[in-house]
Amino acid sequence: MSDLLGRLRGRGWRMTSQRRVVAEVLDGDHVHLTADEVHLRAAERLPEISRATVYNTLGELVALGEVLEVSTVGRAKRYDPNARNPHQHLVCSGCGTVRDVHPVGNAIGDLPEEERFGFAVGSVEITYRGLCPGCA
Amino acid sequence: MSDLLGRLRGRGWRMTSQRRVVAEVLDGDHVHLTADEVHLRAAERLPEISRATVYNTLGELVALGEVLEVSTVGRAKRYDPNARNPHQHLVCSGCGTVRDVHPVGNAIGDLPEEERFGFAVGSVEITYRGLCPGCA
DNA sequence: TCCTACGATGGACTTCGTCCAAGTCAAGAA
DNA sequence: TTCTTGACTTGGACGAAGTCCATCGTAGGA
Repeated sequence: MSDLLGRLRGRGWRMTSQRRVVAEVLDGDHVHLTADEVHLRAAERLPEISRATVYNTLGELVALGEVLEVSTVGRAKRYDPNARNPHQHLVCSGCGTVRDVHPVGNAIGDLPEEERFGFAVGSVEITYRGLCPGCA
Repeated sequence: MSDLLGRLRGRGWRMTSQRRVVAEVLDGDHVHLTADEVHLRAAERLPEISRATVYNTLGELVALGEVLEVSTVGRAKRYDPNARNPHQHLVCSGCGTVRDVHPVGNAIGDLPEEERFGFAVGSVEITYRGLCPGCA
């Protein structure tokens, strides 16, 4: 995710202060923010930024493959800036904390041919659930 | 899922016509309906049934472990009546079709101890994504 | 049959997200 | 540097999904 701004510029992105701020918010700590949280943090630096712009920018970052949408427990989508490093998620059933994890093994290979129903399987998302030390 | 009504009665569920109809809708074909679709189908048999009741009943069935919530691509939650048979999902990125699948292997075991961060990992959800024959 | 606590109702409300017309501005052209 | 233009932003309306709550109805035990 570092040098995100450079990569975006290289792809012909028109750089605006709004887009810069959204990208910088995501480039910070690697947490999994909701769109609303991104808006909140962006607004600390650029108070006039609108919700629509945050949604637009997040959508573009997802389309470019720079950010992943992860659907966790809550209602709101969360955005994962760690898209360049393949990983899965470990979610606490108590407090909702999300951690990036890297299981071994080959999950796609674990799906037998006769269970694929002719699909061209391209990716797999794995969510581990359990209780974190604090909630146990 | 068969004899769902019997099991619910055994658990002390107060049986009402609304709950019966919701359970019967889910007990039908094993598709993955949204709450709204459940309401629609329930209303065919019991036109006065309210949305709130459908949401309440689905929530109770999920709490009882008789039905699973699956979070797919779209915005609405989907309800999977096949909770008694452990399985994972294969989703078409084109049309959104969802199929139940049974991968081999031990996905929980694939998560190394040092990647668990002290969590007591209890379950794992796997979503395979790809294009179905129709969309390819 | 009667009672009563549990469940159903429907409408207001909240949350999350999208759409759109109008205004603004980044960046290339001159 | 200034001009131009089309891409970007804005904010408010809108829509979908889900929750809440006061009130009414009824399943099932006494």
